[in-house]
Amino acid sequence: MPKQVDHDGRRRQIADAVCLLVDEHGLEGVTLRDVATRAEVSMGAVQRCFRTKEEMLRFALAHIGERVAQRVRRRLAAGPAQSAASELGLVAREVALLREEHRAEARIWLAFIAAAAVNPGLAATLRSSYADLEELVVRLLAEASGGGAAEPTEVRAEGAADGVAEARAVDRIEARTVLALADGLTAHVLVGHRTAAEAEEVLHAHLVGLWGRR
Amino acid sequence: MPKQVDHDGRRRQIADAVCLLVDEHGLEGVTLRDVATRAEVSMGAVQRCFRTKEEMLRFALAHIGERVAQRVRRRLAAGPAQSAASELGLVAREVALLREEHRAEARIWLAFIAAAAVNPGLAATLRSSYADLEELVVRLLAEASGGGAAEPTEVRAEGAADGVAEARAVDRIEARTVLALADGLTAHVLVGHRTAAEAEEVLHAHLVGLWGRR
DNA sequence: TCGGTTCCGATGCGGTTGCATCGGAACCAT
DNA sequence: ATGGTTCCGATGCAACCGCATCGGAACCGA
Repeated sequence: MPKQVDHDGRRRQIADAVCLLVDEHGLEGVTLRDVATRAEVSMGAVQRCFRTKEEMLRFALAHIGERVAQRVRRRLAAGPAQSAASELGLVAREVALLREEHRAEARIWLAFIAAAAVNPGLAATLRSSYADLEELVVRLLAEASGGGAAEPTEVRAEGAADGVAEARAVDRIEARTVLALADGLTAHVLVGHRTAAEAEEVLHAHLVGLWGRR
Repeated sequence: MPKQVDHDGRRRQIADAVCLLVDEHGLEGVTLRDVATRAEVSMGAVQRCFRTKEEMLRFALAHIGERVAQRVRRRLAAGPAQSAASELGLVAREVALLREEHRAEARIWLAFIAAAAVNPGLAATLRSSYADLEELVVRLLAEASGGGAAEPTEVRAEGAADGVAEARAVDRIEARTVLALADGLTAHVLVGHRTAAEAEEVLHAHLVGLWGRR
């Protein structure tokens, strides 16, 4: 068992470098050489960790997706005392990546979304991240609508058709609305069509309307 | 006055080729050579029409932005009889580019948005398209909320602070919500996280809620 | 110590890129 | 015709791309 290296750790290190470059110059500005330089490894090391560039990008996408999701989960774990209502607000704000310190993540996310539109491989990776996020928001809405926090894992049953399942369909639509709205606002902020404050205002207004309707 | 060429026409012709390529392979898949081939002109002609590749992309972006906006305007001009409420629905659906035949435009639009996030020049071009669209939707909402169709051009006054101006601030927020939601849904559909039908459902539900609240 | 295995840095290669260049075709007023 | 302009197609170029290759450094069990 000769020279051993923390491959997974190095992969993450390289993925971070990829994210940095994507943030600065977009996905087109990512070259193996630049990635190697930013990650402070040689090109050979990069090529050892990832068989091809596409594989590297895919890993980087999953990497940052996990980073965002984890921040959302941490946010939820931190303040479970408040109402589910205000929690959704926090989560939405977290997903929308409106705060200045998350602007980089937002740019990266958007770049990958656009790439995924013409790259099935990236699209598949992206979808799994989205699915996680949606499930999380649906659960939050379901709890808010009365179900309580009991058995939070068995939400995926789609077949059962009673009053509760009906309510959950509404929850799902509203979850999808919030997530799409968040993504749209993020994009608008990134291109400078909307300021972060304006976006926050729009998001807030939507959430207020949402709770008022219930 | 020697050999004269319809420069503007050729520019549009080239822009169409750019859009085709962006739709197929994303913005990175756009090379001067391929553009020339698709536009059925020589590379020299492309280089004569646009000093640089960036200039060409900018023109193409404005080109397709205008194409979408024009379709929206045409949609409005076609059916002015219906209520402003249902008209907004039509416009939103038009902007969201959910229908299969507009999927290409959606991909192109998304690609440019992502590029604009790291390219100030494209961002500026994109913003003007967005501003037009937003003004249009705001006007539609203002008409729906009671002002009627009178003097549809003087909507941009921001200073006046009376009851009417207040109502218009709400309209503006709702317009921004609808537009961001449409863009977010478009992105979700393009990456396959959402089907077009689901997106349509979400959009419809939002609009219904919007009118119910008034 | 040493043999075997894993890792990596350097280098090379074929292909592609955006852009510059330029000779000549196309055209019109004269 | 012809001269002056405008246009364009072909070609060249330097840079860069992703990827393959490979000799040797690094390392560990025996």
